[in-house]
Amino acid sequence: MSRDCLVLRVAVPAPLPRWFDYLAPRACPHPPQPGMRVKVPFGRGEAVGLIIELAGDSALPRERLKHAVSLLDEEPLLDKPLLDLLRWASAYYHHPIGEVIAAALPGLLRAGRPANTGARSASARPFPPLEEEMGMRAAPAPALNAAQAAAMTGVAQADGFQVFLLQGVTGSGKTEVYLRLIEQVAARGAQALVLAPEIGLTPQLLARFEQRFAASIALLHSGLTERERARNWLAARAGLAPIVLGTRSAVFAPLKNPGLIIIDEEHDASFKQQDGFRYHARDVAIVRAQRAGIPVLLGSATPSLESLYNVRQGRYRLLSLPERAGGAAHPQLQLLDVRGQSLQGGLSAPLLAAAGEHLARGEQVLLFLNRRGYAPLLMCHACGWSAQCERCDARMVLYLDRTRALHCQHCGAQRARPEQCAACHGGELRVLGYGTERVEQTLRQRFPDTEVLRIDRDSTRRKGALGELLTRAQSGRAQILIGTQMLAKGHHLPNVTLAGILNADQGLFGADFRAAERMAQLIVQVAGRAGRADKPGRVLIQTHHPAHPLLTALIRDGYAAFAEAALMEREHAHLPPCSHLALLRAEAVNRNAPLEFLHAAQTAAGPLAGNAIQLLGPVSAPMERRAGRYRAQLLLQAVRRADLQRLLDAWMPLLETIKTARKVRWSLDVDPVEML
DNA sequence: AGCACGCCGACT
DNA sequence: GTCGGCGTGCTC
Repeated sequence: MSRDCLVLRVAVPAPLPRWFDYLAPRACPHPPQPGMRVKVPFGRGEAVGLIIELAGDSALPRERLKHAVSLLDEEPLLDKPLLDLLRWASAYYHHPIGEVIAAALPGLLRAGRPANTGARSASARPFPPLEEEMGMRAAPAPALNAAQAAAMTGVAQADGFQVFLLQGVTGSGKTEVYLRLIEQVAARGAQALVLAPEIGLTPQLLARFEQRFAASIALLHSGLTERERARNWLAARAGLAPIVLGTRSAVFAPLKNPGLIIIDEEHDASFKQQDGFRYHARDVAIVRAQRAGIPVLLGSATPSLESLYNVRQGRYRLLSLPERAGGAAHPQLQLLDVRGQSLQGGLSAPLLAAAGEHLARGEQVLLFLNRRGYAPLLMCHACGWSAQCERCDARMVLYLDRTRALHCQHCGAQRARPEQCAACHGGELRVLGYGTERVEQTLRQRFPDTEVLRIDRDSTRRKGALGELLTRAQSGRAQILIGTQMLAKGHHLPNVTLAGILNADQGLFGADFRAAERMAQLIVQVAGRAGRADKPGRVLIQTHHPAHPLLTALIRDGYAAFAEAALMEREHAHLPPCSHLALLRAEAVNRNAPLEFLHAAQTAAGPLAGNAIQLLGPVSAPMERRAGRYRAQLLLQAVRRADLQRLLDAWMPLLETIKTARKVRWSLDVDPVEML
């Protein structure tokens, strides 16, 4: 292939599902290679693209090809395995290659800044060799118990690719297993990639890692400056960082010598990107490990049904840590039947009494309610009118914060609390239902001498607010903590001995088929927060359905029994993990446009679907109008992943040709996690 | 996505 | 007579 017939296939950061061909730059000091960035003319301007392939010719006539302007790298920024992984992800999630690659690069490099940004200028040797650092370590690593040792040995002896599911309750010592495995990987000069949910990374896991390995960690999460992110990314790429610890997007971090991937809290939904390039970092990590021929360790107290199903199918190997390290007793779980009971601020008498007992002993109480604000409903007692959002099919929530206004939790709209009914102008407006603000108020009245901390998205909006609240909670003095599930994740609160779930029924009858799974995970995570060796914990769960089979399986026989029952339901309903889904969504200001588009899409899919694919819908979304846009969806279901992928491959190009596609915003979600 | 081109209403 | 609405087409 002669130099002047060299064609560069370039991924350009545009939402177009194809590459663009260019001739090599006229002045080109180095030979272009896949993985290098190039500045190219694109449209009217210029763009920074990435060479994904070299070719001898193009589907376009030579005269239509432009020369790239310049090569931005002397050597590939992404190596072949990572580039191949990104191309796989683009194909699997049916997302444009240019945007997939953009998602994998730090902002500064995406913008075309030189690849030595940070790395060379970092004088403070930012990543000293691990042995050196270990020599400096203050305390020796704690001894492993038998289950930890067996888990560690299992992974350490893996021959190439293998998926391990490490199931262990909170406090059973998962992190210590991670740390030991990372030490071994680093000791032989390889790198460990560790992913955690955003919220889990902030307080506790990070502290454990830094205590042990401080300077060897390349952190990659949204709290960093662009410069720090580029520096850490380049350190991972150069192999200088033995440990790469990050959130979702770190699954695409470059690794010179990958040795192990760990996904902590693998069941957490935040590993799935919910807009744009909708990848699942856990699933991508497994593909990456498979291609790299290395083991991958998924850790959770409450594994996803997907992972448990894979264990059952023999694809993953289960490692269990049954004990709470330090001998702490398992907390006692108990259902509170609230049918016909009078509730004070959403709290039943037994729960209030229990809270009083634990507070009197100087212990902390943790309460969960999955509803922010003061009250979810402001209703006219005379005519039944209630305050609705003007732009969403949703009721507005009354707040008693400084706004004292009605808020829409879906679009952010606010309006003043009306003086009188907007419909009949007569009746009395009643405040109905309970949110975290109202429960907080009730608790302050009921326990006037006890500090009450509310932890939800509203009380932690300000930067640093969550940290301050948690610091106060960790003081350990008698306190009540009331919050949404963000309170359940990863925070160490050793003096909590009572946890209460105010409304478990949302999880039993949620619109999303995963609602019960999430509720069970929340209950177990919460139970893990309660109690220590010397102070056994107690978990009280308020429900109107104390005989619900999933709930009783969980309470009586534990998470594994719940999962077994839930998997049976999924099997009967042909839902994941017993089938595979893709969700085509559309939204538009015009009410009919989304359904029109989806009907056309369904028609286009008909001849491709055969009987391997079920098309369900299209239907309006459960909350049809949000922020002034009407939404609808079409669900595709297949028993075999390959059948679904085959259909999507053929179908996606057709969707672009549908006339009504221009009138809507549409997107495809492969393996959707949130169905709403 | 941007950004142009291209034909039909209310204004300096 | 113009400024500007967003429909439609293109980006190697």
